[in-house]
Amino acid sequence: MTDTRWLTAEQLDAWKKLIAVVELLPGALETQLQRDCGLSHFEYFTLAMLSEAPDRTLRMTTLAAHTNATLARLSHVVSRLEKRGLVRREACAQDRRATNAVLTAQGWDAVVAAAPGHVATVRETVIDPLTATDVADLDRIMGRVLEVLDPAHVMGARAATDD
Amino acid sequence: MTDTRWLTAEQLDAWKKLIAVVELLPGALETQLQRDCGLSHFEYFTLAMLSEAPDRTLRMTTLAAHTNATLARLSHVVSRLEKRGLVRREACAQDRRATNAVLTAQGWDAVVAAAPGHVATVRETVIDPLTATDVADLDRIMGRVLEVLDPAHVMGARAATDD
DNA sequence: CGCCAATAGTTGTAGCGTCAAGTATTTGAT
DNA sequence: ATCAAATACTTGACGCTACAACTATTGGCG
Repeated sequence: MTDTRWLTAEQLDAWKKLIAVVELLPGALETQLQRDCGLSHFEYFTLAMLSEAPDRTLRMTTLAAHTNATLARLSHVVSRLEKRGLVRREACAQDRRATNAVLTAQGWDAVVAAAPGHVATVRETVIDPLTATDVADLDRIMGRVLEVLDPAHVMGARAATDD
Repeated sequence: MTDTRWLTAEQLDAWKKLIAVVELLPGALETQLQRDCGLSHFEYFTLAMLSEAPDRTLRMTTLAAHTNATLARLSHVVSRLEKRGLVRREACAQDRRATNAVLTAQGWDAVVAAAPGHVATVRETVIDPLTATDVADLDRIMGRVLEVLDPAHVMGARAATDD
């Protein structure tokens, strides 16, 4: 603890920029989705994960893993989405402890309606300012970071192709 | 709106990884700082910005810009930090509408104590898994994204050298 | 000068996430 | 077969952030 390995100037520059993006990007996505669709980014992400799942159905625990949420958080969010008619809860036949979250037709429509604006925002803020080389580099670098943050590759598994 | 430009497979892969990092990284930083120092990442960042400022003092509005916070949020946070003796409020002589936030000696000690563990976490999760080339690429890519998200380069201005 | 808009900040409220506690069910060990 | 531990969620309370409303200055403009 006494001899800290500080960051070099180059590492510090890169780190500061990354942390700025990490702070600013969620807000940018949030603002657009909230304004145009009345959805938080997490709600959209949840619906998107369900939309890609077989039968548009996932067990709460699996959905929680894919969205990197605690079960408690997901339970609250699903309750709200349920009240809005976008998701439905179903008892799981195989394991009666479990609950399945199912995307309703209305929920599907909401994802389909939200996707184009969301993708446009993603393009504007991240993809379009980058060259093809940048995108490849970004993929490689984020992959390395994720080896540490999410070694099991659980987050965003089967992510929506339209995200 | 009708003809959406979807993402290519390569763009989608990179995007999914970036969004995973954006979701997971704050939690990783938060957990370590909360556990070892009883500080949220935002509180740490706020103290770090003050620690780098002339006289360890910044006007609320300036500090809000550097930390990418609304004034309302910052006001609440500073109130809490004030109660803990880490920050002090001072009236601004030049402009009596304004309030200066000043880092106390105790606040300085808290930043100094928190920094090594925080840097270690940054290294473990981001820097050490990357090569020198990766770091340079990361810097370039995040720089391009920030041109969109923060064109005025306001966020993290004068960021702590020990962050 | 006097007034009005803009700026700087605070405070209250409501919504979302975390944590702790509680229920129901299943698994596994004896 | 039985009972304890683990699993799968749900719920309630508390803390933090965004939003809106409010006060106090300051800066312009006529």
